[in-house]
Amino acid sequence: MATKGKGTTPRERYRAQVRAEIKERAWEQIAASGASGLSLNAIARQMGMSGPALYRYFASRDDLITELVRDAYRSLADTMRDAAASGADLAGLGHALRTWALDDPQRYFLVYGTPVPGYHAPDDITTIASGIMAALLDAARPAGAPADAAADGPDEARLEAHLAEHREWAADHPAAPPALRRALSFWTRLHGILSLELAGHFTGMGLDPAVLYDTELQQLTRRPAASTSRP
Amino acid sequence: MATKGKGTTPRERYRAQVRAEIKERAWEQIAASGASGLSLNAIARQMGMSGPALYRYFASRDDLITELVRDAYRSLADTMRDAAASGADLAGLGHALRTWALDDPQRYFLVYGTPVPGYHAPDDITTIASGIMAALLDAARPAGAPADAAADGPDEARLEAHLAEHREWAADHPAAPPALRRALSFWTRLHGILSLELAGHFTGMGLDPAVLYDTELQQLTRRPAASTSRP
DNA sequence: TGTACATCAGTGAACGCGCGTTCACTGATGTAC
DNA sequence: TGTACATCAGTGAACGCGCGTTCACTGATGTAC
Repeated sequence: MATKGKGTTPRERYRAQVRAEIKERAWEQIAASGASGLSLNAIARQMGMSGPALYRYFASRDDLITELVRDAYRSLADTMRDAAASGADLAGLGHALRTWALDDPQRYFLVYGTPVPGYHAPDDITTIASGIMAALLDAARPAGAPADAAADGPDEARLEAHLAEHREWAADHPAAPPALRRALSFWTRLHGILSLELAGHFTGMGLDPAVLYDTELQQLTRRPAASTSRP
Repeated sequence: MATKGKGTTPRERYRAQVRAEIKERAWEQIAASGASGLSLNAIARQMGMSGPALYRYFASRDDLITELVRDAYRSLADTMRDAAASGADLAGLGHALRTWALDDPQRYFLVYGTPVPGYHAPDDITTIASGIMAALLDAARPAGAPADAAADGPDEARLEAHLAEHREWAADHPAAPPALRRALSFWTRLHGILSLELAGHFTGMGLDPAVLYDTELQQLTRRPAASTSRP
């Protein structure tokens, strides 16, 4: 197209293209039979190449999977960051999250699904993950009243105290404990519904996950009941 | 021990014993390398038997896995039923759930983790699953005030209306919509925290999952704020 | 109590399979003069 | 523009492996008379 490709030789472009196609096929395979069923030979076959050819592009099967995991994290982080950047509030982020998850359940599971015992993600993934929380915290900041945790009960106060002490995950973020708390609830509660939905635990129950999700989201983004409507 | 074993021949007892040991080793393997790494041959090796011997006890690898899944569901259903039967309230069930989950994370994931695309659980597992919900509904019934959903906002009312219409999952259970709603929130919110905790998403964040869980649980089991402490 | 027969747990060899990965190679593409 | 050389994508054969599963069999345990 019109992109200059400054500094990219034809060979480099070709490499990038093939790498991309390998990943595409990999995602298709994961969608079809899960991450544990991913096979380099099968991908090569599908691309009309011989198995060993893939070793020009990925050092090993584990390498490929790690890169897919990284891409999955990155894709979520981008989605959240973009939504936050374009002015979305927590509700907007909630919808973005669900859309992202439904868009490719196996990608969701690569991030939030059953961990493989023994596998440890490389450090840069942790960094990307904290980018997700940062976007969340951005959106959680502007919340109605400053609110008084103590008024919401001792448990509320206890959690906010805990959050005030343990804020490594929000390291360089200037969010106050109530915002940390909102972001955290947002995260855990929406994942509760999402993961059950994507794992199929609502099918057969006759419930509409979208209704559950919307209700949860609305409740999460309502200003604290104390400061409004109660005479 | 003192159990009579009425009608069980020595051979039957032996069979049951070996079957049980096979399952034990299977759980060990799953704990070590995940469900997808389960190998009949490896189990046999570990038991000092030849591979084909296992086919006296399980028709196939899939058969064994299905039985492990069934056992996992049953074990959770029993845990919840027992807790409910011994008078536990929702808070009690919540703690029972977490204990059960932490006791063997891979067992938890076999029930609530990433589903294998294409695999469909046999019908009786669905039945067991609805037993879990039944125990939950039992405990969710005796809740403070009858409460007025409309007072909690339109979203609240909408969800309860949805639940009133879609109660297949609570088929023969005499719980009113507010109880259905409590049970459902309980279920989705606690799983949100649990699944993130067990997948390791709190490590590195520096948060104590137990504190999060307790707070969520306390908030879930508090009587609706409207009917108390608010003047 | 003893003998004849049936049941059934476990073995060992074998089949076919697909996997990840290595290696020495061919042939096309790009680079330097 | 043409030739000599380097780079590098892709091939095909091969290695070793472990898997699930079948089959014909041995030998021990239980049952019937």
